[in-house]
Amino acid sequence: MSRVNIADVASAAGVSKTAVSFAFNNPEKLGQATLERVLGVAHELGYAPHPAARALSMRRSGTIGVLIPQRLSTVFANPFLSELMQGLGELCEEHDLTMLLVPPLDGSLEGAIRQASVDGFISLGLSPDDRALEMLDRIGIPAVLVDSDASPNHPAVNVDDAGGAEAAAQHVLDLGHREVAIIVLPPTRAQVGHTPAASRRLAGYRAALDRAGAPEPFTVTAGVTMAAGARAFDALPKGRRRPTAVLAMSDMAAIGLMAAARTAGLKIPDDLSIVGYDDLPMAAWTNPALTTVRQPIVEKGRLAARLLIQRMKGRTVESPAPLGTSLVVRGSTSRPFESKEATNT
Amino acid sequence: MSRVNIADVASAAGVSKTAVSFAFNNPEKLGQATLERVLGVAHELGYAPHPAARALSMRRSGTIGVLIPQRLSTVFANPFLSELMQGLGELCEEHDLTMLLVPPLDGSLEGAIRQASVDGFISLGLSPDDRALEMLDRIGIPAVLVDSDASPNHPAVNVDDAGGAEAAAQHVLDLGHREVAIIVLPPTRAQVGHTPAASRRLAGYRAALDRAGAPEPFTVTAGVTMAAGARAFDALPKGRRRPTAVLAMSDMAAIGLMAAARTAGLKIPDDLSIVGYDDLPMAAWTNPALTTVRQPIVEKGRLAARLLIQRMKGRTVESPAPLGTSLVVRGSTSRPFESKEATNT
DNA sequence: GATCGCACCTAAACCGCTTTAGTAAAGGGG
DNA sequence: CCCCTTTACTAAAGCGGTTTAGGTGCGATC
Repeated sequence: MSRVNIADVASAAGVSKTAVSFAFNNPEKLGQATLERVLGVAHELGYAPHPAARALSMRRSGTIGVLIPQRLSTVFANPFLSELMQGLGELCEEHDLTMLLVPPLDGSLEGAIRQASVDGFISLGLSPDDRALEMLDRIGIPAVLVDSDASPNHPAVNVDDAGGAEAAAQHVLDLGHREVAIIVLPPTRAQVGHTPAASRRLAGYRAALDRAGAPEPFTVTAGVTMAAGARAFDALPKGRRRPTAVLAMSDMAAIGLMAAARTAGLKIPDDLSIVGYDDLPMAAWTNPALTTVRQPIVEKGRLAARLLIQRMKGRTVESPAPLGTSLVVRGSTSRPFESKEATNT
Repeated sequence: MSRVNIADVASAAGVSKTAVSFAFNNPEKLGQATLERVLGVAHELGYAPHPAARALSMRRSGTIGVLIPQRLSTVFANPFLSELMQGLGELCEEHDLTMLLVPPLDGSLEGAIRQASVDGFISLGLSPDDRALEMLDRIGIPAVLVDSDASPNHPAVNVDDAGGAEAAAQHVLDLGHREVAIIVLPPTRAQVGHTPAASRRLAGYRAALDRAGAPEPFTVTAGVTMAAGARAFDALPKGRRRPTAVLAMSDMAAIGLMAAARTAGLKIPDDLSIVGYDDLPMAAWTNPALTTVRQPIVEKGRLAARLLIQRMKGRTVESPAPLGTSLVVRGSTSRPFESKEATNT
């Protein structure tokens, strides 16, 4: 009592397998009477074409893969991915595609890539020398990179990371801060150096700080979870020379850090100004609401999916210009405490 | 210059296709020397087995499907799914499975189901008479239902929806509220009636209200987005007899409603008490923090995935007992304004 | 020295579908 | 009446793997 296949339907309807296939895929090639009979029998028998067989035969699976550089349980804790998935999902629905989540198998993305039956890949935050990219070229599946440097073979979708970071740093400098801490994103996978997006943001922060002649910033690494943000606060220097403003590379870390700071008795923003990055929906809901750099995440997903679909159709596409970022000033930043006192007295 | 296949490797290494296949899947069946040669040639040529061919031949794709009853762009706006995906993802990683998101194709879940090349399905919030369930039986793929009533063929994972709702309602009653509004979840798909979970929560609210002899509650329908929650506030009666407490079936709607209420000049919780449902991480970060019913979403995902994997191994599994829910009291609920006045004066 | 077992490898069937090339019959034009 | 299109359908060759059922050759056994 195994699954009913095309041959079963064919013999039950007294036609060839070809006719059954036509009934589903090229109905106009069949006579009215036969078509109805075949469809009738197929439905009666509960026939559904086997997807893998179909994919093999048609060289197309109707699926795009999303290459996740971290564990699923980690990456979904960050609403960033949800936002991106909304953008990707919109385009997928429009084009009747399903999405396969491809996290590292046994820690290896390459292994996962080769096992995935997909027509194209969206890859998230891969560093350009990642061996996974090599694998993509090798099996000849089109890909679009997100938050990476463009590779010769694949277009990349990015936002103006540096510009946003610069605006954030300039904002706290304008408020009068001098001692600044930067919460750096951790490397995405076991490798030296930062992800491309992290590097660009760091460069943006530094550009503004250097230009203003601010002292060397403190740097602490933290993942994109609130818990990591809280730990980052603990790692910050607490002595006489302590940061009065924190530039975080993610809203999640910023929010966690804010919680830890408040638990430690600091008033936000009076004792510590905090700037996030991303402008996740929840950034507007914290107390105080988070000042942050907005990047158009959903739009980024849409654009990446659109480009990938183009490539899957055989067109060649160039990397688009980076999408814009903008500073959203809310309640988590103010002038540093000392300068307020100075003004007040 | 198409993709290199197993025959290419075989002839390049001077062996049969079988030998190449063995090299990857049953290395112990090959002599040391041959094994190394084959593997070497394969790597050199950049060979990777075609996933669809593999799936067809082995009758197993290494993928589980997640049946999404709504549009992807909608459903990912709700952090609920992210939480669930964390739980599912954990088990998937443990068992080297990938996850396929299966939203309705052209509005039809059945169509999407038959196209998905997966070894099992997790289905979210389907009503028991949904035609998609029928399709699942027909093609004989094991499935586990989440937030549905158990079907004869598939186990269901649920939480104690009614108990949580009852506790929420009892909480506001204990605080002294009488006029209560309920924000009902909308039907998941085009169909009459509510989703099973929504029905159970509604029953829980009503049980507590009836027992206390409270007047008939106002009911408003709202989807699980903050925008929908805000609209729900507008739909609430504003006159003399207006609700002093709102029981929402989701945190998202509750938070949106809270925002709209505050924009309208109400003080939360003094003028309006609000209770959510889910206890999403962000519920702790709103201002005031949201009183809500906690359900173990990640655990729900883990359990569902665990059961599905069991079923995929051929074991039969029973529906487990509902997971527990509990009320988390935070700052969005208090005694109604009038009764405070009464106490104060 | 024939027989057996074992280690190593292969031919061919099979998974379930799509699609090309082609056949048979019916219709139409000269 | 014959030839040429259409129309309606089919046989068989893929797609790219896995797996079953052997087939060698060699040393060990009797």
